[in-house]
Amino acid sequence: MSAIADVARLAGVAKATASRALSGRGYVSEATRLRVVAAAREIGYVASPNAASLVTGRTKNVGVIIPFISRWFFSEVLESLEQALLAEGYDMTLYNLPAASAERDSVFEYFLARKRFDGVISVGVALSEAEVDRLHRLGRPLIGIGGPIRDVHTIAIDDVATARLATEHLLGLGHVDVVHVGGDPIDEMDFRVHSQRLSGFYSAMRDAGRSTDRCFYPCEFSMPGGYEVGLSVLGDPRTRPTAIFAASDEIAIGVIVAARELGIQVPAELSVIGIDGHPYADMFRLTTLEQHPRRQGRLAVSALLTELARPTDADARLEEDGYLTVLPTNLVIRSSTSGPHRPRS
Amino acid sequence: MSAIADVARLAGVAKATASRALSGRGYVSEATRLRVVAAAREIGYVASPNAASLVTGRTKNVGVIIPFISRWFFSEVLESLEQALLAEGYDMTLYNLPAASAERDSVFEYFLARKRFDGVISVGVALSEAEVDRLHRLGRPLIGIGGPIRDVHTIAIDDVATARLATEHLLGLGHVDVVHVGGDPIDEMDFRVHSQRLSGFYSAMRDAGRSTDRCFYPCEFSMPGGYEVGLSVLGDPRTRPTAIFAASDEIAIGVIVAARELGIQVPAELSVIGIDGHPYADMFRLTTLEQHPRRQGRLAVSALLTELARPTDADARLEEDGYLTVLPTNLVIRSSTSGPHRPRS
DNA sequence: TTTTCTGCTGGAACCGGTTCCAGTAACAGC
DNA sequence: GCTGTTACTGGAACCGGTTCCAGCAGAAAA
Repeated sequence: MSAIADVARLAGVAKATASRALSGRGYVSEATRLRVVAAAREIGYVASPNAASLVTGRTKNVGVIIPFISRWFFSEVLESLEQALLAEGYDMTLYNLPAASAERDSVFEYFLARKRFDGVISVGVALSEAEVDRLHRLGRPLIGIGGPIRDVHTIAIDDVATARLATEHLLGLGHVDVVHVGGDPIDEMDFRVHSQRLSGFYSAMRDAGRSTDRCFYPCEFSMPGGYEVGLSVLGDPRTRPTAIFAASDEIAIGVIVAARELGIQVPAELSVIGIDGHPYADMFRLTTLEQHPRRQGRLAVSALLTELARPTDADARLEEDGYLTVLPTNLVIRSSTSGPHRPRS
Repeated sequence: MSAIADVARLAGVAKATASRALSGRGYVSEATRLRVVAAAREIGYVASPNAASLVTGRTKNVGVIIPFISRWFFSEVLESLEQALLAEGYDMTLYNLPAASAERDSVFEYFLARKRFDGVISVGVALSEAEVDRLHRLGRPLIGIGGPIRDVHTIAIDDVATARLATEHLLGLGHVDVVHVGGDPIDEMDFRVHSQRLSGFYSAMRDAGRSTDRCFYPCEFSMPGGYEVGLSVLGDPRTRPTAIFAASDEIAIGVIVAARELGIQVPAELSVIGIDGHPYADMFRLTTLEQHPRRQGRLAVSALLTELARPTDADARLEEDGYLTVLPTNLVIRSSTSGPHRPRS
């Protein structure tokens, strides 16, 4: 293919001058710049990023590690990351990390270890201490979404506070039998989301003077998961709660579908609230606390760019590293929640 | 960082020997190989893929262009692509291409034009002639999923035949008023999927001697899209069909949700069939034709690797290029379809 | 014994850019 | 007039690998 030497020859200048003309760094007279650009266009020259990054150390490439692609939150984040990075001229290399496995190790030991990235964005991955260390040792900026990760600037919502808000919404409507359906805290894959939302729920209940006995039902973090638990929790009319706080909109929708199948009126007989702001929420008239994954993605990219722009002054970095950007969630009230129509006992 | 020269020095050999020892190409005695490997491990040497690809021309990186990330089919394909590529030691660089736009042009003109990829996989993107040309001019293997793309090996299901199968299933059950709810063929973004499924539906109807008047309702290709159209199509009891073939499982589920809200029994009063094999299908007892996106992804990767392994003999390539791998779909019957319980007229 | 082959190694060129440094010309200030 | 600065350009080194080529043993073939 055509290299910059060909461009230089055609334009009648030295390689160095051609490089300056095309990259825009250093002195080049306007006349020669135009000549070089014309020559480049004429032979269809495209720069080799490999060669450039070999000497500059910059790759214009960002690595993204993410545990799921198909789940709503993650795919939204991913889309926004890709858009934001592309707009800044960065490529995005994607690593879909499942739970601890040989592949996972190979990503950390082999793929991430090579000097291919200017920075890394970690989305909602529960990282082991060793993995965090390894990432830090890369010496490249690292931004987290949904953290926190040790010594890493992380973008996240406050899961505890959000869960508390959701619970308080139900309690404020006058519900007594409030139940939480969410991910199992034992399943560490989902970061601390499960346990944090659970603890937000518990603390809101305790603050309201409610018992926290037998009011948490773990389920798979998906619509079928919510559906299944919904069927069993709502199955017995005598023990049926009047309100359910679901850890995600998908779970909430699964619960609503189960309720409808059982002939339970929502919200007359059962109030349901979720967290997410899922596009299906409107269709199921689901009251929810919206988090905004795309905004989180955009913020992560701009945080990364800020770190990249910062001159590599190791001391300043260590000092300022490890802070947290907490994003607000907002309550969107639809008609899946109301006061308890037929309060029992 | 440590370079291969450091390894060579430590092992007491030349750079060339160290390179051979670590890459496994060319003659190296077992004794020196071990010494080099030990030295590399000692100083934590990791090869720079940039430097290597600069001279070999191989980047061990594959570009993937895809129009959506959050839609089920696409996210499944993406996950399987990532896994398969990773297993083969390839990085995956992701481009999420929306409809025609400036960003889209920049991907083709700037990002893809650089020599960063060994190959490109295009997933369900409707490419313009100019874009196909540009990809071909890269001189790198190109594999499509959900094509066909001109002169490109493509993995796909037969959308026409699959739609025909779905329609025939409903007709075979004795349904007379069969309706198709699917994507608008005018919306070109989704490749030819919309129009192909529609034409498969039409041809099955015609073959069965049915009229094709007013039996297609375009909708957004999503669950809310199906829900909305479902409400309006099913709203009037006098014109209500007894069976609906939805172009995707998400649309089908939207229709089912609408039917349930309207108090219409499925399948007693309404049969619904979809296409996909979506994980929600089971929960809604949806009869569907499963396509297997993960298998499509895996096949695309192995096809790409085959092309990469092939010695670059331009003639042989041109000759063999442009064939199609058609994957079967399989009918999974659940309880959203049955014979018409109360046939009208 | 001489020649050929095989296994192994090192030196050097090379991939395609960027950047440092030296050098020149023009122009300002003294 | 001389010196200092500024704008611009070219030569060469360099990034970190891979690969070609030559050289050199020792073993096998003639």
